[in-house]
Amino acid sequence: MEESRCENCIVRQFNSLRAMSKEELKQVSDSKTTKSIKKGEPLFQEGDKLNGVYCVRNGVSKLSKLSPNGKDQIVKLATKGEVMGQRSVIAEESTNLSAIAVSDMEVCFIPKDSINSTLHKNPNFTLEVLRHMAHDLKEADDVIVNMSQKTVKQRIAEAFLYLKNNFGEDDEGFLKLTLSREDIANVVGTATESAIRIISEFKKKGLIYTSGKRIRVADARKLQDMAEGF
Amino acid sequence: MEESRCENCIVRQFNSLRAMSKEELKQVSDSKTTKSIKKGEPLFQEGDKLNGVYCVRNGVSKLSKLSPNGKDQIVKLATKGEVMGQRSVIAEESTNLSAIAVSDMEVCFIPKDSINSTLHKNPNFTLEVLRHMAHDLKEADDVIVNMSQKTVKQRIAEAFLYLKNNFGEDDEGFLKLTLSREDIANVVGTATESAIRIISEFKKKGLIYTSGKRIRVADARKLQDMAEGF
DNA sequence: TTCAAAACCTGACATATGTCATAGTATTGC
DNA sequence: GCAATACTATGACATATGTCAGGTTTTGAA
Repeated sequence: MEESRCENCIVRQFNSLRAMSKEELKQVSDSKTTKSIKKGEPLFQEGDKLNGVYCVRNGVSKLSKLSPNGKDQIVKLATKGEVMGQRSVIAEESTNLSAIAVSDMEVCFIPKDSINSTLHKNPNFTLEVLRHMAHDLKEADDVIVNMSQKTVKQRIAEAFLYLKNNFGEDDEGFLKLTLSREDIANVVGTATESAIRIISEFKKKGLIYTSGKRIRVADARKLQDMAEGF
Repeated sequence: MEESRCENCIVRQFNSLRAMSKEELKQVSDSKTTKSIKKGEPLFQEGDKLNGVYCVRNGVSKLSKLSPNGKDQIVKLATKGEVMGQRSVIAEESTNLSAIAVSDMEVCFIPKDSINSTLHKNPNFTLEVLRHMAHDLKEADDVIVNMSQKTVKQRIAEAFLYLKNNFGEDDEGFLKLTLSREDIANVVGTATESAIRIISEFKKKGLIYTSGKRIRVADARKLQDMAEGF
């Protein structure tokens, strides 16, 4: 593990922890524990009471919710620098989402007491967390609109652009984050078969190119048009 | 207007303002203005920069977002005690939602400076706002799952139960909040015709009873079953 | 009260999407 | 290296939902 003190952790630059004072960070660092999670393993499950938050150092986790009909809806993909479980800790409720690693991960677990005491004492930190949450809520509203107003085809096109823009591409241009067809279906909220069919169609049309599980966005412009309904 | 000082306003009990100190409230009360909004009139429009937040004293407003295909998706119904526009003010961005009155309203407009200065000084207030937003975010996640996994029929059944539980019924058992079929369609994210068809079906099955525009939930149990997919 | 506009309703039809069945293909563990 | 397992793919079909077109009823303003 390269750097195990929060004070020096680069990841912190990207999240609310940057608004903490030196002393607060020290305290957090002393109380945190680091965990390695293998792809496919859960960090926590829907309904769990969380005793702290998880700060992602490396890898990606899906945050999903099981619907009554047995399907999993992926609500968010959390990556380096993001904090998971804050909502549950802040509202003091059990969590409404499950977190499962979609790639090997390294996360820091920060006990809720460290968070809560800072929330009560440091308005800047609280405000920073609030700003983050305001942003998440806005994104959630956008997702609601997309879900109800766009076709599956449009949502899948959007999903590929999202993966490209947020997780990047490797040297060969393939998406760094590889999701199974089932996960893609669960992100856009459709049946796995429907997702597969549409992905095949995109291949035929030259919008994407695949090699095994890996996917490359071949024509971002056309994908964008597709996402907008042309 | 019955009571025009925030310090004495009952509405405040239901929202984050209750965490303000006496002096802070006084300052808010001095800077606020009260407005009457007629049914159908907008409070603000998607894209507007908000110079403050709106605290609902009376009536109901729909918060909606226009989708690229021209349809309006209603994301939330705000009623007495709720504060609108906080997200935009907190994140210092223009708002992503439009607010339009669905019944005659009375609202207080609170300039953002009053809010912002308290956010920086009073951690309890900030934390209270944060808790509210955490709650909203959780609800938004639930809506996402419902949108993608439930049928229109299930969502409409849910919507009636929601209206009953959150806005109540009058002496005759009719829903206090009367929405047009179009608004109902926009809440559940479907075409107006589809909503009308399903409402007619519910009538025939005796799940609801209508008289003019007014709707009464006739069999809450069966509606609940319907919402859960039976 | 009257009339025009808005809201509601229904049918016919096209289309998007889900479901089930089946088979090929990659991965993994032993 | 092989079997078991998961993942990907495709066809056939059922169903849910959207769209268009035409009515009827309700509402609100002159």
